[in-house]
Amino acid sequence: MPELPEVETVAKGLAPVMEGKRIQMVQVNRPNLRFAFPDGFADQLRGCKVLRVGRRAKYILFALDNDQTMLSHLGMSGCYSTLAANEVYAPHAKSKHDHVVFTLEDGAKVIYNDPRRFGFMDIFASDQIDACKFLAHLGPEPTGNALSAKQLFAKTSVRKGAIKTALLDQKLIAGLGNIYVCEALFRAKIHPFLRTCDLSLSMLETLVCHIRNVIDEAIKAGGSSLKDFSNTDGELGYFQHQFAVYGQAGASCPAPKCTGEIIRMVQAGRSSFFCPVCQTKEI
DNA sequence: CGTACACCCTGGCCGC
DNA sequence: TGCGGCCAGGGTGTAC
Repeated sequence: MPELPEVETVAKGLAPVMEGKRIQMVQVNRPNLRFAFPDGFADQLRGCKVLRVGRRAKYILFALDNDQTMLSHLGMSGCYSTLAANEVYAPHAKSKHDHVVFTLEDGAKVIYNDPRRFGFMDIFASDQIDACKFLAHLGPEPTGNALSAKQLFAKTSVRKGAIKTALLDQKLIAGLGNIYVCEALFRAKIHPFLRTCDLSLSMLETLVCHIRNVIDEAIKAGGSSLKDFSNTDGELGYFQHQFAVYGQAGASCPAPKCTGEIIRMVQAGRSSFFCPVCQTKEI
């Protein structure tokens, strides 16, 4: 479900509900999500105060006052919702996928729901969180100034596969997913099948600029609501209304004066949406 | 090391 | 209305 902007939206929604509060109870409704929960998962969290809810790439990080950090990945369909202390937890059709329920000291509840169960949770020592197996090999964040075309060029210049596939590699840039890669390549007018090593430094400068912009715009819009993604208040993001190419196969290219038609092709098992006219294969 | 692919799982949607 | 097939925002492990 979620790429970086959606994860950022979720983390921002959880922060005011959880930060500064102790976890009173953790109800785990099944032994595993994508992976088994770590030993004593609920016991390790119970009684801890949540210091900070943050994000790295597509991971949500809950820093705790016992020098541990809980890491949560939403996979394809994971989402968190919150209930205030005076709201009743009422099971409904979708609650069979409510896999973890955190109850805070003030009675508020944080509920993790994940139909496909591709998400997972783990716990690491806070001072080693960046070195944990999930985060150790991640590339720079696409937001802010962490990402530079020059350092990206050092990595892209030796890769022979398609640029679209490379951009989904979290070791190159952390947090991009299929939607925003398609959108950024369209804005940069780069064909997704172009060989990574064929991109010039100036093309990468353009691409980096558009990656940063599309991610920033999506964060401001509260993420994209595909399937039933919502923020922790159940409100929908609205960036999906701004997709130029993602999911737009058959539509005419939105670029000014372009007469092309958006097409969908499969690359490395994932859909690529692009305009074959204005996204050039020429260097 | 880079790349390609199968796989984990459920639900929604489309066509018949 | 039901059913099969296809599709889905991600990441890992394996084989080459």
